[in-house]
Amino acid sequence: MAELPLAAHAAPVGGTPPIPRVPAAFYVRDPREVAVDLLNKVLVHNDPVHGPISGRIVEAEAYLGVGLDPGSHAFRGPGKRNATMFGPPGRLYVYFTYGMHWCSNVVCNPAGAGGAVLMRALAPLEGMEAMWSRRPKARRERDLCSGPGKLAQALGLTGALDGTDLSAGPVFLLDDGTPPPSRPGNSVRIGISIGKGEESPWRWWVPGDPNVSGPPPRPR
DNA sequence: GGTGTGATCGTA
DNA sequence: ACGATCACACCA
Repeated sequence: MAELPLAAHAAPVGGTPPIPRVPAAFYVRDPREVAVDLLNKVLVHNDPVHGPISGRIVEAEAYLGVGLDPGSHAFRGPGKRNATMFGPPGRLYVYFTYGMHWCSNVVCNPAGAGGAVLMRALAPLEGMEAMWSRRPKARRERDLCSGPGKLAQALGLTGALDGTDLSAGPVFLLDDGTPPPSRPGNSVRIGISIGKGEESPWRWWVPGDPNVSGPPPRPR
């Protein structure tokens, strides 16, 4: 797929209206609403070395606030790793897992509640060369961003960016006018074990997009 | 296409 | 001990 011309810097180009960032109020809602509305928004990392790297969000999962959702990092309240979840909404929560992967979330709810949306897959748009170089094991385009660890690696999102304000930082979200699907795919979340909210159907995706990791997982 | 398993380490 | 995972081996 050819790269689309995308005003990732939000710098007005002559004759072309800038693509607006998602407004701050967008995030001050239940993560389940935010997750659906994040579908088809564009995640951008204005990388200091590679320049803009971006993709359209095609899969997301909601994780609720403190005490509500045993599958959520916020369930037991703030700690060292998840402190960002309890700060202001509209920030990037990046955590390290399985001893080797980074995963990226958007903080939701009013400050202090906890709760976030995990971005699970992107359709690559911009900076594909940087994505390929950061993910040398990828064979096909859909190997670049088809999972939370993969998209974080492709975009260069690490713990150094945890807490980034999406309305000001080098990582942000754009609304280019593409609405969420009227009928998004929906299933239980991936990787949640039995007794930790595995029955909660809080995963959503853009139907038919090749970057989405397969249909509903079996509980484990 | 599918399933099963090892890697690797911060947090609890 | 256990992960909000990935890659690779192997079978079909």
